[in-house]
Amino acid sequence: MKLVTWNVNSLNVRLPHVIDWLKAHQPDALCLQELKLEDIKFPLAAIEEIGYNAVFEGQKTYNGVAILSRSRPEDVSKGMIEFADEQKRVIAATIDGVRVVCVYIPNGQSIDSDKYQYKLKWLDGLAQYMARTIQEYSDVALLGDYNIAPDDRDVYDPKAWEGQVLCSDAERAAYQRILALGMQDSFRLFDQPEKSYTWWDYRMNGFKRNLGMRIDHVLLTSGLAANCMEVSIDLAPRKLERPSDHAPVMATLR
DNA sequence: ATGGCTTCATAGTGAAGA
Repeated sequence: MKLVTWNVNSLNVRLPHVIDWLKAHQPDALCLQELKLEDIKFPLAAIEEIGYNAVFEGQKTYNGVAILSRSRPEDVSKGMIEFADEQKRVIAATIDGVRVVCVYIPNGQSIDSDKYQYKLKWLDGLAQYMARTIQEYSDVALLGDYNIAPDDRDVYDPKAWEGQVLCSDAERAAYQRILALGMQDSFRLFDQPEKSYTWWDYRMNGFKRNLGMRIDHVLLTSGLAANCMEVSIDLAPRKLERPSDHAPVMATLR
């Protein structure tokens, strides 16, 4: 089973990349973030045409999440009852017996901003939501753009980013609280190349110079983690014309 | 150098992303 997360930074712009990628890799579930379109504009026909189902929770201009899957998604839920939010950042569905949760965690902008406080409260809500979800479902995968670099090795310049948004102690502690519910960072189950990142700034030739951050993650409950064979970041889409600034992260399970 | 790019909403610039 292949589970993937990819922040596409506008599904409207990135649809050709997404379709090509689905055809090439045939994942069982692809979690998308930053659709930046309303549900009425969701490109359902193009996705169904290549044999995929889709459930989605979009909004105009910002945010928006979706799960694309080969199997029919069951028991779909949108948002979190633990955190009332106008912003569309959470969707979940059961796919082939796995509870797949797709999240677009707030960016936080800077640690002295209101958006940072919103991010921390949002993460409190997510911890409660995940505690309930893990109780309700045995096998849970939490995929998405976390906007958190868990460790200094996930940052191209840890000194420059020390204490900054994406790297602050409070954000990293919130990330650890999710792990403490019984989840594992699937990427770190395996030896990985040094300087592995999932996002690079569009500016300053960030990708060519590998000035990146690892902020997109696939967390798995223990039973799923035990069956995880491989996790990799696919750099190919980041090299295309008009790429997303994020790369897909793919976990392969037995 | 507090910018740099990209997207969206909008019709010249501004917000937001990370």
